[in-house]
Formats: sequence, structure tokens, C-alpha cells
Amino acid sequence: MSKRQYHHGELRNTLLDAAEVLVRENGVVGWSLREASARVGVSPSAAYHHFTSRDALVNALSVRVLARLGERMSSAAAQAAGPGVDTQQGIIAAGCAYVRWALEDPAVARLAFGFGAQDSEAMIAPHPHDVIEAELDRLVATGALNATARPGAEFAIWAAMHGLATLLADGLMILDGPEAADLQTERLLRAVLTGLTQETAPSQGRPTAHSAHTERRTRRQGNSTPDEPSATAPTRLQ
Amino acid sequence: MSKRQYHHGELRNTLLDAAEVLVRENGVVGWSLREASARVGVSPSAAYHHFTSRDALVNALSVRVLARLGERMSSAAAQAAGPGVDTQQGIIAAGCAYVRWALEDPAVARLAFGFGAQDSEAMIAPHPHDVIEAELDRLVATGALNATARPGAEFAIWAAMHGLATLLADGLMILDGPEAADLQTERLLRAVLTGLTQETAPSQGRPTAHSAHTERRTRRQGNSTPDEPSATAPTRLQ
DNA sequence: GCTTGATCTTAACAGTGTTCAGATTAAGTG
DNA sequence: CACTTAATCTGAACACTGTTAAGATCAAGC
Repeated sequence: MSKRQYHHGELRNTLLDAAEVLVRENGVVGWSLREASARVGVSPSAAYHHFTSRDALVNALSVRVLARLGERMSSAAAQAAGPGVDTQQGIIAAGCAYVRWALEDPAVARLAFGFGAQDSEAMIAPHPHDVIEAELDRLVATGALNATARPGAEFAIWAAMHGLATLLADGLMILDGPEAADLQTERLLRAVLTGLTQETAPSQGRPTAHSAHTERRTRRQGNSTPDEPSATAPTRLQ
Repeated sequence: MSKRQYHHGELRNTLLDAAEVLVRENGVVGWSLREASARVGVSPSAAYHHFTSRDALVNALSVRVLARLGERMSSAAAQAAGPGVDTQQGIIAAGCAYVRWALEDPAVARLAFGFGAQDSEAMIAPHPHDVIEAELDRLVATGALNATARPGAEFAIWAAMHGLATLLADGLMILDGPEAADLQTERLLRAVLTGLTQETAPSQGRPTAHSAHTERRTRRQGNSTPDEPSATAPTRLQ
């Protein structure tokens, strides 16, 4: 409703703010670029000088939101890891932050997860996947996790917390109260960690999985002339 | 392109078929009711005699698709469970079916997961959640899973496979080949199962979680006069 | 004060979901 | 068979959407 028509250099962020509120109010698809522009006091076409399309706005929002999640996770992990406390508390705290976020802001979480792989330019740091990797490395360093079980363990842990988060955000799973989320997360992550520690066979398949986020980073840093783009493109396997 | 204008009693299914193809071609939101109607050779408003809205069509499609997934899971579990084979093979086969489905048909999987909780009338049988519960009960019966770890274990297992499935369907995680999905699924589920078996504390929180699908079924069968609808409605906690 | 580049507006286009009054069809009744 | 009837589909219209193009407006630097 603000009638100021000229947001110099700030229209981009202001539009992202409005879009985030709209997502929270009406869901991922229950709003229009026109409505977001109107709320900011600007004509619809003004938005096209900052975003090439509505999808670009949504992608930018998902990047902003995923970065916030990564910071919440890493700070939660840092805060939980004290001297003398259970070594697993770090990654459990990160997982609880992940799941609570999906529970408290489900519409935004659905947007972030659904569009999180589509912006091939933006760099999210720290990405949730990075936080998990760092905590797992810490577990290996302290001896709490078997080094032979380390390769690929990130995906087991990530899948576990991501499954809880999306089941809750999508309303497929319902909890009795907010503290139930922490209990479920801790139980699941502890189970995965002890299960990984006691693996007998050294996981025959080696690194068979990649994170789309890590793929993008290595592609940018390493060989700038991609010889085999087919391996990195997130296309349908089958 | 079929010019037949009168699909007696079959327009509903024909529209669902067309919508499913469109989802596969253009994604969850990259198509219109009008286009689906046109492909079937019918005017847009004809669809409104079978679905109250576009969302209703999408919901019906998600119900049909989720039921197919449940059957794939249960038949995979039944086929894997033979005499003398590892007891865990049943639930692992079900999990592999779940994850492979998301990998092979990601757009349809995203639709099913995203809209799977919104249709409060339809009954999905067997629901994936049911298949998991049945397999876990079998594990307890054969002694492969500790009975004290059984309550709530369904959600740990469900979250694990659902996390893999959604990470793959959304393109956040990328696999090197189709067989990698089975390896990852088996590794993760085995870890969760052995982790659950070796739990020391009897999971303090008792049944703190529900499946939205189970909620609906018990609400329909049990007390037809719901005294406390707030506990069953999948609303946002906190 | 005037130029300049960034920023925003107005107007328009094609396409969308949805509704409603009326036409068309298939099937059953006498 | 003719005729009713209920199911089924059409056509036109409404408000709204994403997007684009040409032009107006602003903030700042020479």
C-alpha cells in the first residue's frame, strides 16, 4: 500500500519480501506477480526490470531462503557442539533446525525445496548439504563415525532429515506438538548414525550420488570448459 | 486430437490421462485445463461437469497416482519376501519401488507428493504408509525388529525413503545411474533398521506423529461425529 | 541547467480459470 | 416407433494472469 513509486536499488529486495509474505499467506502458487507489485506500490512491468520473469523472482526467493536455512543449521550445530557433550549433538541440532523450519514455515519451505535446483547461477553458502558434510567430517575426526562409512553418508543423513521436513511441510505427516519434531528428528538421525557406524560391507557402490549444489560449484571453480556436461546436468536418468 | 465429443462416462478418466501426460511433458504447473480439454477434443467447460475446478482435477490425479505407487510397493514387497531370504528384503524392496518411481517419473511424483494431502474425501488403498506399517509388523513378528522400537518406526522408515525420493524428484540430488538408486535406498533403510533395533531408551515420546491418510480413515470409520476436529486437521502447529 | 542512464508507467496482447444459458446427445418410457 | 428426460457438451463472456513495447519520470553528475 506504500505509494512511493521509486525504490532506488531496493525494489528487488522489496519485491522479494512481498513475494515471501504472499507465499506464506497464499501458498506457493496462490499469488501473482501483479499482486506483489501492487503491494509494493509499483506497476507490474516495473518488476521486469529486476527479474526476467515470475519464475526468476521465485528462484531468487528460493535462493535467499535456502541460504537462511543453511545459516540456521550451521549456527545451531555450532551452538550445540560444546566440550564434553555428545558428539552427535551437532548434526542432530542441524537436523532439528532443518525440520523445525519446514514445520514453522511450510509454504516457504515447499517453495525452497521445489525450486532450489533451478537457478544455475546463484551460489548458496552455506548450503544445507555443506553443513551436513562438515558435521559428518567432525564425527569421523572424533572417531564417532567409522571412516569407511563416511563416503556417501551425507546423502543418507540428508535424505532422512529432508524426508521428515517435506512430509511435514506437505501435510502428509502430522505431529501432536512442536516438540515432537525434535524427538522424531533426533530418533531418526541417531538411528541412521548408529546404523552407518555398524555397516559390515564397505558400501560397494562408492560415490554414486552428487548434490546438484556441489555440482554447480565444482563446475564453476574447476574446468571452465565442461567436456561432459551430460554427467552434470540434472536430467532424467531412467 | 480425437474429435469425438461425447465420452460417455469416460471423460473423467480421459481427462485424467491427458493431465498425467501433460504433467510428464511440462511439469506440475506447465499446462492448463484448457489444453487438457483440447487434447481430449472437448470444450474447456466440459471438464467442469466432472471436476469442480482445476485443483480438483489435480487432486484426483494425485489420488490415482498415489494408489498406483502403493500397489507397486506392496507387490514389490510381496515378491521379495521368500522363504529363507533376509527378512529386511521386503521393506527394502518397497523402498526401492518408492524411490525408483520418483526417479523415473519425477514430475508426476512431485505432483503426487505436493497434492497428496489435500483431497479429504478420496481413499487411497494401499497407501504407501500402510505398506510400510505392514512390513514393519512382519519384521517384529519374525523377531528382526525389537518390539519396543516398533511404535513410530513407520515414520522413520517413511521419512528415509521419502527424503531420497523427493531429493531425486526435485533434482537436488543426482545419481550416476539407475542402479545407484537401489544401492542408496538399501544402504539407508538398512542403517535405519539396525539403528532402530539397537535403541537403548524406549523412545520417550510415544505416538507423537500421525499420517494424514490414517487420520482420515479413522475419522471416517470411527466416531462419525468428530468431537475434536482440531486434532485431526492438518493445520500449522506453533 | 541540462544531459544521461536508470527506473517506472501506460496500454496492449494472448492465454488462463471459471460461470452460465442454451444446444446436443444417449437412453429409457409409453 | 415417437417422446420425454437426464446427462453431457458448447459458446460466449468475465475478470485475471504473465509478458512486452514505447514512452514518461526521476536522481544525479557535468
